Amino acid sequence: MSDSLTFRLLRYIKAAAETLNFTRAAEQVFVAQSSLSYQIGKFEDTIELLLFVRLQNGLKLTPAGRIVATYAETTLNEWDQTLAMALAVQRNEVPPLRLGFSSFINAKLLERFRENYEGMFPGCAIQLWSGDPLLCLQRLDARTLDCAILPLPVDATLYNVQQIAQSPLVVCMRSDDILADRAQLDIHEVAQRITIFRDPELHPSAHTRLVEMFTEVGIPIHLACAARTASEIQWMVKERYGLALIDQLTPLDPGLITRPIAGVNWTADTAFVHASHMDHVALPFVERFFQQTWSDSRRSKRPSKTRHPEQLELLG
Amino acid sequence: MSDSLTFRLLRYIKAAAETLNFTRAAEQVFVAQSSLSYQIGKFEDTIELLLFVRLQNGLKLTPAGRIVATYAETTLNEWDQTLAMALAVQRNEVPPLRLGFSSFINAKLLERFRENYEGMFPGCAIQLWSGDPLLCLQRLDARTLDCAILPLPVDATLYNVQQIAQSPLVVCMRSDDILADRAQLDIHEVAQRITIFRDPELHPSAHTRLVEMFTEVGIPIHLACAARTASEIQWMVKERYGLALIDQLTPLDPGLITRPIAGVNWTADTAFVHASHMDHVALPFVERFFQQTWSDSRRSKRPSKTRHPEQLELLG
DNA sequence: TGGCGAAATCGAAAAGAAGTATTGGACTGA
DNA sequence: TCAGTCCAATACTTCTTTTCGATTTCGCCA
Repeated sequence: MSDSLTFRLLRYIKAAAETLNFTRAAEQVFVAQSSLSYQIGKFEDTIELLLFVRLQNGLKLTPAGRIVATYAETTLNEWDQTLAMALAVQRNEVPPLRLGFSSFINAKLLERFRENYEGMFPGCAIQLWSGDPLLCLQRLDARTLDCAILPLPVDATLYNVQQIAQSPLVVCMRSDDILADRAQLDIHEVAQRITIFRDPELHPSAHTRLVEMFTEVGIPIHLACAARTASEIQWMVKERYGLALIDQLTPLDPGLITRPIAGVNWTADTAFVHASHMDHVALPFVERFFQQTWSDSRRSKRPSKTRHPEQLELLG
Repeated sequence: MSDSLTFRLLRYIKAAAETLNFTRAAEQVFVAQSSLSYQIGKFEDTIELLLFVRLQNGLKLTPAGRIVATYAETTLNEWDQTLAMALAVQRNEVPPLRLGFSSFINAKLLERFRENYEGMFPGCAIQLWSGDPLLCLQRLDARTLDCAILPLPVDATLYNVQQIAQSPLVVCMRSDDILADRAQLDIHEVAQRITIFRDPELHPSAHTRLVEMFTEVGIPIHLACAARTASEIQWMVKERYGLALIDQLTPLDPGLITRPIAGVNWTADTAFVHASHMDHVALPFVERFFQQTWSDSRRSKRPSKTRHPEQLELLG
């Protein structure tokens, strides 16, 4: 079925769809008008599909033609990306993917990404760069990072942001805490004791959001300890500096437990972020990868959802 | 750059990548071994890319070859889908897209979808079928619906589920309610009064989730009024049967107001659902459309997020 | 060493694409 | 109304590419 189709023809179709004029389209792709005209006509005949309506003063795309023209454009683009990537892979010239990440994101995400990346592009290195979100974003601007996996929120007007994970926030406490025997906690009874936070400087917008949320619960935030890494937070909890909110999926140090918070549904959201320039050859592929896995992880996670108090998905 | 590439060649590459044997690949695509062998060889020369390593007993894909072979396969598949759709559009033989939806989903979603669908496929009808989620799913099974827009949760192991929207639940009350002058409500002070719910039969899993959430807040659910549509809910509120939880984006009847709930972050999630068989020609396109718009709406929504208490995106 | 499986190569024939030149339709402006 | 213009379609030739069948080459294995 696809035998009559060539990439050359896709270029013809694309040019014709853009110029809406066979003569100028032919110039654009450097062939004679008759060739382009003939090719498109013959193609239309063989697949029995009218792409263009010929008018006196040019062309008009038919609805079917629009569909095919769209296909032509994306297919050509993706071929360019594919060829560039394949060439780079073969020559071993794929620059290391400079991937920034915050210590506050779930390590599993990184791991799964690394596995897939190395599976797709064997021999291509990932250069991990651990740093707080603000720095990561600055480095994206400065083009010293290609992409980053970061906690949300991130200003999506300045960067390409794609959410890739979401999991509930829980209270982290010592296993000998007085509240340890409770299955879950009311936010009001623990809010006062939650005094360990990520250093606001590391991600100001996230902290702002946090302050808002606390205000809405009616409790002013009391920041006593500012931690710069996820493990520092756990250490502080162990040393009795207070309680902390952490991602439910964070691996816990011994002696620590977590408890869900009743009546709130605070979540830790994670996103794949890159600057809009798309410098790295692999970025288009990585982006598509995350598009898929995000929906996949949502799918596979759903059945287990009843076990812990996650998002309420309901009504409308 | 793409001139040396033809769809015929993509088929050769795909066959060779599958069989790992030029001779059998040639049989599979009904050409002589020499043709296939020659074509692939010449292609490798012109783009200076080695796709296959020739061994005594067959072939091995190079890493670059795997990338190209993957491209070949998806591109061919998408062409089949594109051609089928374009032909159907031209012949006016696109069956109406039988789209089920719950009255509890946000009407804007439907509207935006309809606009885009008609833009992409002019003249193609959408057959709306309003029904509660359970019925929609049954009709998907029975193939009397092609797809549906439904509130979550939906069992993703049985259906193709793709989340497309999320917005906070708020309390709906009369504008002369004693709580009307409060900017926001504590869940504990209103939970008792929230007695109007969607009929549990309409979406049992969603109701189960709701009961769980209420239990976690420490309040048993008190279902006094079961509504079958979103407008019935508002009517019941107006008639003082109680308060209700509704999607923040729901258009309100006059005389009603909504207030956010402090300390909880209950959301109404909406998904695009279809059965795995993919009967309708347009489904692949519709699916891709929602993949994009979901991420887009997240992006554009983000800056305005500070205005209302939505999800806390934070920490890790 | 001969047989086998697989890929590469060769030359001839067939198929396809591009080019030039020309035709034909429809609008435009004097 | 008639020449000029714009644009796509057609005819025909030339050139390029693809295919095929036959043959060769290479390494493996009995």
